[in-house]
Amino acid sequence: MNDKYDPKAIEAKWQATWTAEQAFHAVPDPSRPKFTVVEMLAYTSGRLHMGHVENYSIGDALAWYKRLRGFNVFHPFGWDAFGQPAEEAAIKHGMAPELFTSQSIAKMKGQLERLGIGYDWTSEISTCEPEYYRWNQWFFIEMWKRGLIYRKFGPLNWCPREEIVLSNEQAENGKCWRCGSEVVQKEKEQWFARITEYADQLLTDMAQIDEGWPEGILTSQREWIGKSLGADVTFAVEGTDESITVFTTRIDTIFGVTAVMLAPEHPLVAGLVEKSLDRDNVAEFVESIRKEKRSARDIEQLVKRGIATGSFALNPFTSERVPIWVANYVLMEYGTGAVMSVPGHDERDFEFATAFNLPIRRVIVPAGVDPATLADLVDEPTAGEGVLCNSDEFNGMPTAEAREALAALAEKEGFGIARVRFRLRDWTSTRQRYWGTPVPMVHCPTCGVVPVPDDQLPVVLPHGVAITGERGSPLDHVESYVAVDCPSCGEPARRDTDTMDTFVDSSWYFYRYCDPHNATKPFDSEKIAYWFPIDQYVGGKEHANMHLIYCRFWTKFMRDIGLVTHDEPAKRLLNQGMVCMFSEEKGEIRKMSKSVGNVVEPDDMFDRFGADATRLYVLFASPPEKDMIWEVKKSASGEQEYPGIEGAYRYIARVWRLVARWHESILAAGEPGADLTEAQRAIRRKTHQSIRRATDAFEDRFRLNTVVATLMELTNTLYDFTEATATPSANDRNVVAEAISALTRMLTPFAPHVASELWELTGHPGLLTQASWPEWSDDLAREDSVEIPVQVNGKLRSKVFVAPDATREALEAAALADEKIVALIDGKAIAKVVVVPGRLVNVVVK
RNA sequence: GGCCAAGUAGCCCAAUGGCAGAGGCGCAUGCCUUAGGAGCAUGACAGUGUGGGUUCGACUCCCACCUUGGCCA
Repeated sequence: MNDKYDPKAIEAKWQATWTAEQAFHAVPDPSRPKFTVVEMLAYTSGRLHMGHVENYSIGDALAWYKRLRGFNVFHPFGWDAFGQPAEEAAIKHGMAPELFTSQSIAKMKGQLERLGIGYDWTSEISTCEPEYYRWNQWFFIEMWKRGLIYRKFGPLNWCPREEIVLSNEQAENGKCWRCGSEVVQKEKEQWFARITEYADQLLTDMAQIDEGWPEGILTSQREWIGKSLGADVTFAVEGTDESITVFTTRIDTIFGVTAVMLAPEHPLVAGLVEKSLDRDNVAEFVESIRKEKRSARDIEQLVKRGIATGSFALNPFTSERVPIWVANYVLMEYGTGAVMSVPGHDERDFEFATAFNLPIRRVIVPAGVDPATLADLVDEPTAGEGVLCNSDEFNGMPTAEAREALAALAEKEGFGIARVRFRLRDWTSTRQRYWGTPVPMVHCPTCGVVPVPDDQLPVVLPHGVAITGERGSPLDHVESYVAVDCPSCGEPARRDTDTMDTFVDSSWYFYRYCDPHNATKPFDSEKIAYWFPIDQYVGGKEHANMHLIYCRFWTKFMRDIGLVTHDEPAKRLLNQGMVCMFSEEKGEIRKMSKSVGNVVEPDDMFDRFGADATRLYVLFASPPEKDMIWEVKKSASGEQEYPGIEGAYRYIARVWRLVARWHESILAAGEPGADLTEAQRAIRRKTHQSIRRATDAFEDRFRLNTVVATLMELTNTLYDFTEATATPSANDRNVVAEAISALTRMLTPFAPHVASELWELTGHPGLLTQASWPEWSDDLAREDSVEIPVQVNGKLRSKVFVAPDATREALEAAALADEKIVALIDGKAIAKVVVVPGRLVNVVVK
């Protein structure tokens, strides 16, 4: 065996072998435990960066580990192939989106293969293929049939100059990202998915996954869904038959209402404006705030503006007249589009009332405040709990109790009702763009909205379409696509020209892996039954509130139509951290991104250090869920150097030389005998301790960086032993062979190519996919004696050597017999002796 | 402003209430070497962001604050 480590040759050899042997092809086998590990599918943006490398290396490490542990592992991959990068390439370079996408996939797949990730490529999917998106269309229609897809006017960002719809990112700071024009809010009829129908389930089913998902993600989702318990209260509009219903979570402050605030889009606004004595001004003002870009996101920062309509509403509890205003901080999308203004106890109302001189009335005495000083609290609202005041017969009642009592009263009197509302909005599930799944709907002047019949699916996205980025959606201008006969009445009709949000594509893709070419349904339920739910899902935390909610929603829908039998798609979720690197442009460490010029591409790493070193390094550099700093250094000649990854390379080369040194011995080795020397026993002990630690790190907390450290430690120990061993005895060979056998297998999840090569060289024919993870023996791992710290009053004072399983009594006796301790406690009263067997003794004296 | 992470040696990170150091990077020294930017060995450097609290004992748990990052507003 050559003692020069040559990653290029080894990696090429094993990648070819794995492909030829279909080493990672998974077939359901009910007699074996299964493990499904899925990394989030890749957005086809051109090429991989180190963030991808980390993501897939984590997934593959787990896949290898579970495979070695005897699980039937399913590890598939796919492409999130629709979306903006391809469309932008078309606009900027005139490149056809399908060409850009297929080139991206070819490039990225090549990189993944060079990285040696063990995917079952037979299950590969690409979301831009008609055979895939046909089922998006099918789902869309199934949801539509059940009222879960519907059309509604909704606001969107509109560039008046280019006549196109902009995403939020493209409309940053209110300017079009391309031409700089002022972005306006436009109302357009759009397709929505009624995810709010599942809001409660999305919350309650968290109980099924809270063991396996990061708490932070679930908290974030809980807040995103934003369930609030409150009440609707109806205010009559004075002098009319009309009324305004407000939603409030603080009905206990109803006696503090000093105005009613309407969103500019509220249906009563037009009528109130008409009646206004200052009609033109009010109308103009309402129109101006209607055009503002307003979303829940912007409300807090917004300069609050409003105008009185001149009409009044009547507080149903008090019959008090309060003015009706239209204000920009009320959203039509949330609640009823109307709120009661309680400036004494709400920040936003307070800010508004202060600016517009509305009265501020205190109706709650905050806990710990003397009611006599309440009038002094003029500078700030108090939103917390307390006791009611200035509230007639409810004075003195605690706020929580008052909410129930007042809601009950309102319900009894017929002017209110307790309500649960969610912050979660329905999902705007289509876009006015080209590169996406066509909406399979036809608009017929006679029949209205008609779905394309199943036997005419898929509606295929036409190719060769001019994509200029101007004048609406590209599909609007493709007459051959738009003009169609109504599937219902046969008369001329028009196709819908929207395409689906790419989050639709990614909401159910993992199921398709099990049945990627099924032409009659999204997938065969029996085929997914074995592999699903996913055992471990791996991806970035930026998807906390979008993808990870949408895919949970989609699974629940699929359950309701009988496609799956579980409630949640993934039992466990791992959010890997971001890869960060020093950016020369910014002069600081930032998330790796093209825009700040700190991207490192893996190809350079593969060429210089090999895929194994690259993988080992990204897994060693930091724990998986933590952000990682990519170390860089400029060499004297100005070349980029990567000290960390060089270290990983050196480590692998070190293992290689170690095996080369013992190669002949290993091939001649047998089981370690019973008559071992102390040094030989130490090697076995270290080997078995290392196996135990590595296994624990995989099982308990998935601390891959510490597994690598454990392997390095074992390697160092073997070097020491090698140094000290001039001519190996039979048992020297045997214990080293055992250690290297374990080391090779434990190295597999991190550096599968070199591990495979070493495994073969050390006399194991066949693939590591057929091997098993090493087992440890507690007996062999046990130390002969351990050093136990002895403290006096919590301070380290001495150490004693005892057997590792020394009893409590024996430990205490040994500690109290130690001469340093005897001297320290001389003449003092021993209050207590704390003994932690195997760990320490603490003598507490007075 | 809210939520979530994270602050340990020059740097990346270990330490699951029990001796602050496992591993790596970098640095220094020695050996080996025609040479060293390879290899092998040895070594130095922190008391854990700050202030309280709980405990026999706190990097670890609790409270407050500071800094950084992320997500959301």
